[in-house]
Amino acid sequence: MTSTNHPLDLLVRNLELRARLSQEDRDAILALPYTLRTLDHLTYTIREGDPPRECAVLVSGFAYRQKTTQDGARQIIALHLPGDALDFQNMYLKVSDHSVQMLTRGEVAIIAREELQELAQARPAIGHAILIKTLVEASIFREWVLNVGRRKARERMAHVLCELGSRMDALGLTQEHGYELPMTQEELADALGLTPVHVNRTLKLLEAEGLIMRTRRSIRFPDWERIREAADFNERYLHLDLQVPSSS
Amino acid sequence: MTSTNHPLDLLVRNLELRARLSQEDRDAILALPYTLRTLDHLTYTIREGDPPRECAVLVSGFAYRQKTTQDGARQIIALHLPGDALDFQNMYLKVSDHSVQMLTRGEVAIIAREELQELAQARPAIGHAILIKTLVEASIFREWVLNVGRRKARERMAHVLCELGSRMDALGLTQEHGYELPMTQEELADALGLTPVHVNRTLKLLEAEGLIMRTRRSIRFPDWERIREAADFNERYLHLDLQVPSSS
DNA sequence: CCTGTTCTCAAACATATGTTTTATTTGGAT
DNA sequence: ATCCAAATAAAACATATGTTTGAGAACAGG
Repeated sequence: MTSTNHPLDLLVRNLELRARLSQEDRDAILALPYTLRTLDHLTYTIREGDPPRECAVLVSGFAYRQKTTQDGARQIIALHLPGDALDFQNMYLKVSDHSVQMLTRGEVAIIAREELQELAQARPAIGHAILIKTLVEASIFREWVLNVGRRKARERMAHVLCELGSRMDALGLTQEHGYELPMTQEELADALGLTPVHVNRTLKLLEAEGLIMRTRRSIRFPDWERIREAADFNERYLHLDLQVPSSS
Repeated sequence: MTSTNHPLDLLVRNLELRARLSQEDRDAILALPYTLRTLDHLTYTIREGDPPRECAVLVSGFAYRQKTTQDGARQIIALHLPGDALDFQNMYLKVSDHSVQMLTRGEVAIIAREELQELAQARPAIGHAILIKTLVEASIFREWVLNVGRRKARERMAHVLCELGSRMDALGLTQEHGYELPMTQEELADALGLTPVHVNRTLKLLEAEGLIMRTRRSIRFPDWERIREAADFNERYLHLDLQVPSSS
C-alpha cells in the first residue's frame, strides 16, 4: 500500500474504484508523462469546438462540464472532483461538443491525448477502466436529464446536494456527508436549470425544513436518510463499486 | 458494396458512420450469433436494476431510454433508431441504471453480452467503434440536459424535432428532413420534461409560426434553416462523421 | 485597513408551464 | 362496418418558477 504523493495516484484510485488494475497497470499510469499546472477559477480545460489534444486530470479543486444556449444561457452538465479525468468524454472524438471549466482554483495534471490512448491500447485493463469510467459518467448525465426534466426545484436541489455528498464521501472528503459546497448559488442554478433567486429560495426552504444545515458554503445533513428520501436519491446510478459482471 | 439483408448489417453501417472497420471486422460482426425477435410497443429490452445479459440491436422500429422518479414521473433520456445497439450503455456495468423500451413495434436482434464483449476484445477496431458510439450517445445525453434545463418549450420541442430529422436523414429514412414522428404527444412530453397539454400547445404554436407542417404524426419542415435557428440546433453534438482525430 | 466587486438574501410582481376537465378525432380490434 | 380505447385538442384556472431591483454581507486585492 503506497501512499505516494504522485498527482496521478488519485486517478489510479479513481479508476480502481470500479475496475481491476494490476500493479503493472498502476505503474504504467504513474509513468505517464504529465505537466502539473495550477488553474484559476473559470479557466477552460477544453472548449466546445476545439479538437481535444490532451486530457487533464483533476488533482485538487473542482471542475464542471458545461454547454450554453445561443442566447447565452448556461447549463452545467456534470461536476468533477479530484481524481476525475476531465477529458475521457472528448478525447476519442474529433471535436469537443462541450466545454470543461474549473469550478474552483485547483491543480491539474495534463497528459497528451495520444500518450493516454496508446497506453489504453497497450494495456487493455486500463482501456477497460477508462471505458467503465466514461459509462458511469454517462449514467450521471442520464440521471441529470431526469433530475432537470422531472423533479421540482426542492427535490432537484436536494438531489445534487446528495450526489455531491455521496461522491465526496467515496473520496473521503467529507464527514458524515457534510462538505464545503464548491460553488456559488448562481453556479448551482446553472447546474439545476433554475434561476439564482429560486436557488436561494430553495436552499432556504430545505434549511427551514431541517433537511440541511448551512453556514455560508458549508453543507451538513442532520439526517442523511431523510434528505435521501426528499431528494429521491438512489445512488445506484453512481455505480460505486467494482464493475465485474455478475456472469451469466 | 454488399446490400445484404442481414439484420446486423444495419449495426455495421451504424458503427461505420464514425469508425473504420476492416472487411474482417464487418464479417466478424455479421457472424455473431443472434436471435431475431419482434417486440411490441412498450416491451422492455432491459429494466433498471437488472443485470445486463444481452445486447439488443434495433433492426426496425424505434426505442427509447427511460428513467422514472419515485412518484412515477417518467423522463425519456434518449431515442433510438434502427441500427442502434440498445445496450452499449449497460452491458459493461453490473446492474442497469435505467430502462430501455420499444417506442413502436419493431424487430430486434439479440446478442449475448459476452459474445459481443469477446468480439470487442478480440478485434480492437470493433471495440473502438463501440467506444465511439457510446461517447456519441453520451454527447446526446449532454445536449438533452441543456435542452431540458435551459431551453423554453418552443425551442426545446423544435430541438428534438430537429434531432430526429437529422438522425433519420443520416439513415436515409426521410425526405428533406420530413418524417413520420414515431411517438405520441404524451411520449414527446416525457422526452421534453413537459406536460402533454403543453406539448400540444407548443406543436400548435410551431405550426402557426410556419416552422413545421403536420398531418397527424407526419412532420415536415418548410424551411429547415429557419427551424434549425428557432431550435438553436447545431448538429455538432451528433458527431455525424468519421471520428479520426485531427492528429497533432 | 480600506474599497470595490461579488455573493447572498429579500420582496413584489410577471409569466411559462402545470392541472383538470371535457369534447373530438383517430385507429385498431372484433 | 362498428365500437372501444387511445390520442389529440381546447378552455379555464392554478402555481412553480422567472424577472427585476435593491440592500446588506463577505471577500479579494491593493
